[in-house]
Amino acid sequence: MADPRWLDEREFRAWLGYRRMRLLLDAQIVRDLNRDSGLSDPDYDVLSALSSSKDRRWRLNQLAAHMLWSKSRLSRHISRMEERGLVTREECAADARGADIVLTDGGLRAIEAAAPDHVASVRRHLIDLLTPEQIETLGDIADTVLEHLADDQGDAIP
Amino acid sequence: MADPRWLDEREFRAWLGYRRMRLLLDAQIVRDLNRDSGLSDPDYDVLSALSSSKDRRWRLNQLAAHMLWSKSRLSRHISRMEERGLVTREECAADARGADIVLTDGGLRAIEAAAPDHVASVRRHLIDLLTPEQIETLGDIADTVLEHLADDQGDAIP
DNA sequence: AGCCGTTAGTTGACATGTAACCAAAGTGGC
DNA sequence: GCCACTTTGGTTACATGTCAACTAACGGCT
Repeated sequence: MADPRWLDEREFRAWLGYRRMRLLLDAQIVRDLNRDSGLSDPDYDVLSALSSSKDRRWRLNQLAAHMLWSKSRLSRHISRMEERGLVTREECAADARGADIVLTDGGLRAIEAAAPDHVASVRRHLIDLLTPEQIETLGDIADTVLEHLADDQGDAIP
Repeated sequence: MADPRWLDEREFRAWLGYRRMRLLLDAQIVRDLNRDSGLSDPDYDVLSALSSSKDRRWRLNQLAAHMLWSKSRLSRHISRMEERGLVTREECAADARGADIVLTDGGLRAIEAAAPDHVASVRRHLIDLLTPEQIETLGDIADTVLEHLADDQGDAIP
């Protein structure tokens, strides 16, 4: 920490660009999603994860781990989605503490209706603007960064 | 919108990776920043923008535009930072409605103390993990995406 | 069976972002 | 000069996320 090499021009461009992209791209895609489907970004993530499971059901615990969310965040968000009829909570047979989050028919309809527009939005604002090489590199970068973060966390609790 | 091409494997990997990176990388860098300097991510952004200006002063309006923040968000955040003595508000001579945001000595000290650790954190978790080619490509991707978004907005209000 | 540390999920207090509205001050056409 | 329109900055109401504390249930061990 004593002698920080400052970022050179290219490094700074990448970092600043990443931050601005995060700010504006995400905002745009969230806006599109909300306008087209009335869903928020977190809504979509939850519905997407649930609909990809076999029986449209997931333990809160597992779902949170899969989505990389805190249990607290997921619990609160599920409560909000429950009020809107997108999901329900059911008692878990195997573990009396547990809660199964279940996708309702309404929730399934919502995600199926939202998906095409959402994919189109992601294409329009990101994927279709990039060359195949850039797409590949973006995937590589994310994998590298995430792997490194996972290693860090592993070290922290040995 | 009618016929959405789904994302193929590579495209999906890039998109999912981007989302997860956004979630975890940002969280880690914010954690580091907070631990090392007691500043939040938005704090750092504001201080950084102010300290880069000539006279440590910026119209709220201009500053918001530069940072791509809403005026509302900036106004609220400035209030919080003002309470902690990092910045002050001054009346603007040229426009009685206006507010100049001024970096205090304490604010300058805070950003100068925080910068080395923050840069080190960005290097550790992102920049130093990537090849020069990947860094270049990340910058290219961000520029492409941001330019496209700017065009979109331009079209919206002709 | 009974105890103790761990785990699942929820909740209260709080930090921070957005959207809609407002008052005060500028600006331009007449 | 006067009136309509815009701009600036702030504020209120609300949505959403974090952290820490809490309850209840599980599970290994004796």
